[in-house]
Amino acid sequence: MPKPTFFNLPEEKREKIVNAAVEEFAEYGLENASTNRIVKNSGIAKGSFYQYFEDKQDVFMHLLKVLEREKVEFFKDKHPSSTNMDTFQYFRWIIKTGMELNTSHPLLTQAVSRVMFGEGMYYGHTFADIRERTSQGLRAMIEQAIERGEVDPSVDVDLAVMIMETWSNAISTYIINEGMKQKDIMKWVRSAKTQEKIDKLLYVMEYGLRKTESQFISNAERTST
Amino acid sequence: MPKPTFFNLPEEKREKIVNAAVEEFAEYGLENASTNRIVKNSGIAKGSFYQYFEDKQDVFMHLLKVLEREKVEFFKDKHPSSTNMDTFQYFRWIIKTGMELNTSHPLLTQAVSRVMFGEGMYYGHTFADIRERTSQGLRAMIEQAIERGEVDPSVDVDLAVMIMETWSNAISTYIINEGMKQKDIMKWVRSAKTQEKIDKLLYVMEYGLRKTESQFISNAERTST
DNA sequence: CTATAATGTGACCTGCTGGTCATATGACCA
DNA sequence: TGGTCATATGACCAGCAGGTCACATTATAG
Repeated sequence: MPKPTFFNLPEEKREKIVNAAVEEFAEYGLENASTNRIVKNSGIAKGSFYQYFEDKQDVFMHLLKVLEREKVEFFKDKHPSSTNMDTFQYFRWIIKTGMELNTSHPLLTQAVSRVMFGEGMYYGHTFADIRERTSQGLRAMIEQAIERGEVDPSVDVDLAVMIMETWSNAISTYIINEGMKQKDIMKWVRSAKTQEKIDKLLYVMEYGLRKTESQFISNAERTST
Repeated sequence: MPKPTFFNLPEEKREKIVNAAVEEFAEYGLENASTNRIVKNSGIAKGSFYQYFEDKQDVFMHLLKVLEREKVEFFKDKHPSSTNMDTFQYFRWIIKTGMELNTSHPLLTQAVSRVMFGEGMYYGHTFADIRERTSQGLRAMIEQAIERGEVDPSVDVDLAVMIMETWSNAISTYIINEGMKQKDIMKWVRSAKTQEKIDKLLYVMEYGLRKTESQFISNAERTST
């Protein structure tokens, strides 16, 4: 947490610092953010910085707190929509309200989510062609599936590609993170339990994709009153 | 691409370098990997390193190539399973075979996927408690949904949490990446087109989750012959 | 006006980075 | 043997990092 000195500062100065930090983290992530640049861009001295914060991570923690506070306020204001939503309608509402929030603080959101969910996405342009190749493969697969009548023809192909990519990435992240904790990763991956878990994951995706479009339409009718 | 000198090297030496690089990238990612450490751990001189590679990224590109070559060979060997799979069975087969591959080269996979899919996941322990809090919220939501009979009671709650987290992360990444390209992000987010896209995404998830378990069982019977 | 406490400052420190280059080594050939 | 060429080496460079500290400035209180 920032030191008390920071909170005694006039609001204007604090904002200037926070803004500089947001810009820095949004552009460089956590590890490669430079305190020197933050200091320069916020117009304070190096020494002052260390009178306000413990270190880089401390600033970032403050940003997290700021975003959290914004979130609480944002959601509090909007909460009273229809009372008897079912869980999925509620989840949908949360996601959409979250989107509104993100949109109104794009840089802050970028800074936080870049650090929390991964840096790779952001300098992905270097490897864009490699990604593109796998996307192409998936796209072909889905188009074939539509031809075969396995997927609703009106399904959005780009969307399906994104879904499948998201799933494979999520699964491989899961395998690496969980598997690394095991003493015998090979055995763990091949175990019935792990395989079943993956199967279930994939069936959720499959079952969603096979039928989405028609379901979507009927749901849309149900929702839009 | 590595310079010709590198490929003239005795295989043993090349392997030592590649191994050191893999370990380095797996632990530090791309940006924070240190050529000095790679050099030290592979027992070559700094100057030699630059006689083999252009720079850090060049080494990493070589790793990508290595993994790709492994992948091609791995899939080639295994390909002939049942011929008349439908697309989803095929996708399932790809994912599982990929898992086997990842498992047999865990460090290499970690190095590559860490750089390609994000660094954040890997030093996530720092922010573990923050993540944990949102997980708890989702978990409560799902448990409530089960009580209400909106989700099959036999559904794996951990799994459902993971699915929902994956979705929200994917959506917010999508919003940030795409939205940043727009001149008016607010307008873009609120446009009917964007909203519909998000709706569809969420319906895929919802429809999958509502019914998975029963579908999973009948599919499992269909598959296991 | 003085004494004390809080805040502000930037030159300076050490350590590491990616990258260079003059020089040394040793294999191969005439 | 002497000459040539690919390879190997590590001291060295400039640049930037995070972090410190003695001192300057300002605000507060008596």
